[in-house]
Amino acid sequence: MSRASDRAYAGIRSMILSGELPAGAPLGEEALAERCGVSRTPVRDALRRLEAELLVKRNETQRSFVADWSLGDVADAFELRAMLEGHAARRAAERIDDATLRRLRICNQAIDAAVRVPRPDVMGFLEGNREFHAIILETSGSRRLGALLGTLIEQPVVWRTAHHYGQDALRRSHGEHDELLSAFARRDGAWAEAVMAAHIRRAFHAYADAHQGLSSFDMARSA
Amino acid sequence: MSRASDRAYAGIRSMILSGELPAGAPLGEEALAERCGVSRTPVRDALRRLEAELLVKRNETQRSFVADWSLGDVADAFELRAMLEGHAARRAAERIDDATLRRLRICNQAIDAAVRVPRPDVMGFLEGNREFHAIILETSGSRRLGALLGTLIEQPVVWRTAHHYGQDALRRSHGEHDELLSAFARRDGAWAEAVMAAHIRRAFHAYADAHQGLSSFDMARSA
DNA sequence: ACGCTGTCTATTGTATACAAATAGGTAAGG
DNA sequence: CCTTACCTATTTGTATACAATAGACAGCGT
Repeated sequence: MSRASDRAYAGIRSMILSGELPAGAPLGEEALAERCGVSRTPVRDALRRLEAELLVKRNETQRSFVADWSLGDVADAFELRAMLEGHAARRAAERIDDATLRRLRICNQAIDAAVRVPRPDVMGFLEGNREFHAIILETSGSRRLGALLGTLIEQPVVWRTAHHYGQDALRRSHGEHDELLSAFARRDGAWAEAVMAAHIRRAFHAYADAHQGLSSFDMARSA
Repeated sequence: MSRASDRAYAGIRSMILSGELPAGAPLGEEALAERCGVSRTPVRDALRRLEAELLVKRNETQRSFVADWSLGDVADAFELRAMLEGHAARRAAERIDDATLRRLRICNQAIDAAVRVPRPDVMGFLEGNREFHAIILETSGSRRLGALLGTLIEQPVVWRTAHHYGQDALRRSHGEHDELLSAFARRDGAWAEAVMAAHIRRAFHAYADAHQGLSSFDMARSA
């Protein structure tokens, strides 16, 4: 997309992710256009994209609002992500070549470096983590899987709260990536799928603990 | 969406599904606007929606074309659909109430009526089939799952060729629905998931047979 | 003859004006 | 006092005009 449309998309998206626009807030096209410094046309475009990502919902009369993500919605998204990304890991393990395996190792070393220091570099961790999962998704070789997961990875709440993770949680994440690498090295698809599913599901419970203080929250039932 | 936007969407979509616009054909906004009798604005809207459904692809310079679906792409979509819709069936089996079970039974009776006659009513079968799967999806209680599957169910090629199914294939489909109903009645999620996955995967092979004459096509490898 | 560059055309992006539809409030009637 | 109907103000949908950009072709220079 070109400049104005991108500005509108990025602007609205960051307003939602930062919490500047709280859940349920009305999203009038005119107002957003003014705030982003563009006209309504690119704003409408951006709202459609954000609606597809479920960051924005529209009521029956076509008015837009910031979507509210209940804990059940988050659990729902995580469960689907565990299934789909597990599937991606299986396929990746069955197709991966040595060069890609090396790329993943290097990527996970960068993550290690970011979390091993006394004050973990959370942004570095997030970026490394994103790249790690992106490589796996690419290696899985399913364009459609990529499209589906695209709507699940960018979760408003997760972003806002990654900084609350303790160093132990970040290092555990790194360790799980290591086990995934072992599964890839053996080309064991079932192993890779299981590790990835566990990785995602653990991430959900870390999120649930940090946010709602529900240590024994039932992921499946809540969705 | 309102009238003009819907007309553009429905118009372009049917031109693609019917084959009037073949794979790879360029989709100029101006030309489509004229053919649909609306202005470019709703056409742009419709193209965005169709792009999200992967019926339309855009090149790096933002020009739109009819997406081409190789057999591998179709296999890819079916595999994901088998996984996601299997998941939906499992959840539905664990949550279904007696009233919904009755609705599904009635729906499948309608399908039976459509395919039991000498000259099967294919449109009636498709409509009943669509409703049957929609009820299960709704019963699964995951809005996100619905959103993800939405982009997978409307496959251009499948639509064009449902009429080639023989009566035996249609009746087998009805029989699989019956087995699904048994699993639902027992609230056996694992059974429901397995039956649904088999149902979808068989449908893919029926498609592959009818279209490419590949009776032993490898669904997993081709994607 | 080949390649480069500039211009010209076709197509998409953006802005704005106007039409249609909806929500919210107010006033009238029960 | 509550309900309902209507009116107005706000919001979204559509059309059109204009700007920016990419692609093609031709002319020029080497």
